[in-house]
Amino acid sequence: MKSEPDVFSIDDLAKNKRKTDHWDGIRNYEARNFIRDEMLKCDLAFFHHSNCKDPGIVGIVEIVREAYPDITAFDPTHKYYDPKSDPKHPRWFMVDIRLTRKLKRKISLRELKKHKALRDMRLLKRGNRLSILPVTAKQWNYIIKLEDN
DNA sequence: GCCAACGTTGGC
DNA sequence: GCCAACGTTGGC
Repeated sequence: MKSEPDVFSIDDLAKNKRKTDHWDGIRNYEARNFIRDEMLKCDLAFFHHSNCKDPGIVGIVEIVREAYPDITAFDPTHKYYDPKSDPKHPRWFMVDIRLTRKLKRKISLRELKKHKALRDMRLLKRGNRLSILPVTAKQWNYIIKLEDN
């Protein structure tokens, strides 16, 4: 899960009550499908800082509530307002996440790219712009081990 | 249904 | 700040 640290960083999440927040503002169908269909309660995800000086994975979060309608899409005054999302048939969804822990160190995008084992990660593919991306179990375990390098 | 124009993302 | 990638929009 990607977030721009200038907008919402892992430290912002850590400061939240119960270290929990909802992940709103997803307005891309493929990312929406991941949120709606793939992210289940108790699943873990990497928290990734993007669009910053040194992008990379900075922490682990847990899905604590599965997909429910993204209410910011219904609010005309909200910057994520989407008139095409009908409350009766919501187009956009969000999940709640809770910070499990920050990584001991940031595992930068630059570092991830050096590992052949991670070659197929969506995050590392050229032109990728999705803010929610799948990680395989194999990739997950591999990355977790890098933390102690 | 095609596709040019346009806006956004995000690494560098 | 640049610019490639790419999703969306809208005229036809």
